Amino acid sequence: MWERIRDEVLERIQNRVWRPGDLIPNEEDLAVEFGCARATINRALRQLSDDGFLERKRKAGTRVALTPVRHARLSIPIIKDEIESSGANYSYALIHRGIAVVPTHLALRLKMDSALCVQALHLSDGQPYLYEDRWISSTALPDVLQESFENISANEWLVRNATYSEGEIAFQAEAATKRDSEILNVKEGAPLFVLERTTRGDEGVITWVRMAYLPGHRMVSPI
Amino acid sequence: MWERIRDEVLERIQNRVWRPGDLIPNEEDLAVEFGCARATINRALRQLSDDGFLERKRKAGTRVALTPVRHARLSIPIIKDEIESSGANYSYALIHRGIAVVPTHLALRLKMDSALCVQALHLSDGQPYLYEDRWISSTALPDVLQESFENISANEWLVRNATYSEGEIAFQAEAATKRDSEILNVKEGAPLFVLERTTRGDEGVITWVRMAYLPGHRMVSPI
DNA sequence: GAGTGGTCTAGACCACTGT
DNA sequence: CAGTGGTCTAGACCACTCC
Repeated sequence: MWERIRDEVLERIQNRVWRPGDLIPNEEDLAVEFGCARATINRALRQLSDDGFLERKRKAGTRVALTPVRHARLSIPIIKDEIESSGANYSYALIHRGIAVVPTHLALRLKMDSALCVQALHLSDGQPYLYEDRWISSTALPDVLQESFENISANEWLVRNATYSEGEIAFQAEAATKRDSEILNVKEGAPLFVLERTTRGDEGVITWVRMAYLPGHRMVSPI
Repeated sequence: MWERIRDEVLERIQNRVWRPGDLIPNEEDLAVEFGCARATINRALRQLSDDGFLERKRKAGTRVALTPVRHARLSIPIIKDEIESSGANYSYALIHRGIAVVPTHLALRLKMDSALCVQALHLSDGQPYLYEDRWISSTALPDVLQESFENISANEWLVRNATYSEGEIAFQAEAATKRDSEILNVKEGAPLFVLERTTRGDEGVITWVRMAYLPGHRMVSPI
């Protein structure tokens, strides 16, 4: 029912019955029109508001957004699923694991002097797919020092063992460094799609990761 | 009230009172615990489920997600706002406007033979910021041929005049072409963050756009 | 002050799905 | 079949904010 209402309202917006900036009828009137309770109308309109199609204010009423759809919901790759869903065979290779001093360009973000560095390559049908460079705080997660990461990816280990509270994710294009190029088997300077993710717990950064995709990778989302 | 419940449940997940994969109490029991109606519990849990923290199934109950937070909500840039929110001055320059045959690499996606091509540069404090290459279907939007796009960006015009229904957005890294490099004033081959967006109405593609950012651009989202 | 959306309640029925 | 979440209702009060 609320979905029917949501779709009907969306259609009116898309067919310009209600145009960007227009005020639409209030919940009570719509409830009468659709022959349902106000709560049901509220459910439908709240969804459309969350999705960016409507803007709602008390007393001022509900308006069609001037800039429809301002958000895209990107699914963050769980690499294994991402590769297997394309029908390919997933594998994982540990490249490096060791306690190290955090590079200066990261030190500010991480606010820790030394951490466990885990570097790994994710492969699709045996071909390089993604190079993961991860730093894990051994202060926040002392247990991490017991794990070899030879058979389990850092991602999976963290999901099972870490208590996180918030973080950020960033996307950008970077030229392949010498190391990137050797590991991913591409030319130095090739344009790489890079995802950086910082995860924090209650007491500061738990982990920071840079994931560099093979050139040509696209991250797609319906809108 | 429902926000208090949401936060409390989230805290229990983050403090591992309820661990990934665990079944949590059903709505009725939680309603008793929190001293509220079941609908209020439902509201809180539905939100957490939408956000990817919980997985809910009828009869099976509610479990803590094994892969917490699988989604990032990216705000799609309204270029003007994006630049002005950084405190810089926004300007816009039309580079090219004309009816043209759609390049073959686009023809499949667009399914139209000829279209209006609008190319423009968005500037931040007078410096190149983003190169926009857009194709607009003149079949779907005959009015577009009357617009010069000298004083209004295609983006803004489309928001006001187009009826869209759905689309996709894709992000990737690309090496700057010769044309990119001339317009953005960067080296040929520089890694560009590129956003492609296809927008469809009821009768096919309305517009396709490629937006190439200056090297170094980051798209960031809280998680 | 008054109109609007935001939320809560108590109760009900239904749809799905694990057993 | 039975337990769980999904939804709907009718009514209520409240918070915000425009006038």
